[in-house]
Amino acid sequence: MSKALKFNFNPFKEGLNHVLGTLEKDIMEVLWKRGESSVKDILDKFPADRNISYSAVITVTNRMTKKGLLEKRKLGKAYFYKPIYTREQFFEFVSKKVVEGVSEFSLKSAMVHFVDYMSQMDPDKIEYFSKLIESKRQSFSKNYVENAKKT
Amino acid sequence: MSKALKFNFNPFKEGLNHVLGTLEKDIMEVLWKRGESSVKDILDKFPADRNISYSAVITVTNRMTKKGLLEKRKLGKAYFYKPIYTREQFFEFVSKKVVEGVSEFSLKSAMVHFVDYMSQMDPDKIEYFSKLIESKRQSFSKNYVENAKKT
DNA sequence: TGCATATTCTACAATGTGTAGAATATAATA
DNA sequence: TATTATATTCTACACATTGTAGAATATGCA
Repeated sequence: MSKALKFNFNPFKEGLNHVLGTLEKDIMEVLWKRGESSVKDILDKFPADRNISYSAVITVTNRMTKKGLLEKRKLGKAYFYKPIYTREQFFEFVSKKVVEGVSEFSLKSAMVHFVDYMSQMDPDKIEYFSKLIESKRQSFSKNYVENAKKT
Repeated sequence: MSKALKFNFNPFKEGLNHVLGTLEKDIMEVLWKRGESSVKDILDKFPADRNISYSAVITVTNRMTKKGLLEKRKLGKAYFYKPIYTREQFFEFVSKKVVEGVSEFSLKSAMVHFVDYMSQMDPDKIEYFSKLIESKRQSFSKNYVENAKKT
């Protein structure tokens, strides 16, 4: 059994390190690449200069299992771990929670800074984004009309 | 001197507790309401059933000063603390960093969930948001034309 | 049965937050 | 100036998270 995944988001780091510690991240990366793996498998995939003990990895994979990031099962002699979320699902899940959180925190600021970010970093995306919004607006109008009929 | 403010964002809490601990939050609320205050002032504003020691509050205000949340200065006998950011500035700052962070983390997911959130929680805001985007788009086209002229 | 390998237990470090007692400093006043 | 009331600093403990690993124990296969 594992609890629902909880996490903190650190705005001042990058990529997966927004959410995961360094070792946690390295482990997830291996598991997403290789699929279900034993601790030995994981260690083998670490770069040679990454001096980390077997038991350090076990401790962390077990913590991650408790946290709801991994599942483990015994296969032959050793335990094998695999991610509960695919890489894509994980990014989705984290993004969703953070976006919901920051929207609850301050929707207006979030909107403004979101648009700002896009316009500075990725202007092309604004097109995609307006379309996304346009389609939402239309589905609202539709619902609005339908609800009006029911009344 | 204080370092630039760093923080973690906890998506699973609410309001200021996304970013601040319980005592930290209570202290900020008092300071934003009363303005520059001594530890005694702060304690006086806590509800009677909030049993917290003088030194607990001092410790935390000093940590917050070190973190870049407060400024302190001696006025007469005691130190007085005041927020470096107004309440509005603080919400702005946090939202900006979190939005930038989650956009860097996964722009596409962020976009989708952002629009989803708005449509479910605050459909009216979509209008405001489209306008925000529309104005950004126009300033781009404008820049685009102007840059084209220069070339 | 014994060896190689894996797991568990325990523990320490660092960071962040809540908490507070004891010792010390300081200002105001008698 | 000496005393007193008040404020600060120092230190320390608790809990949570993450990185880290040694020692003891369990397990499966030859």
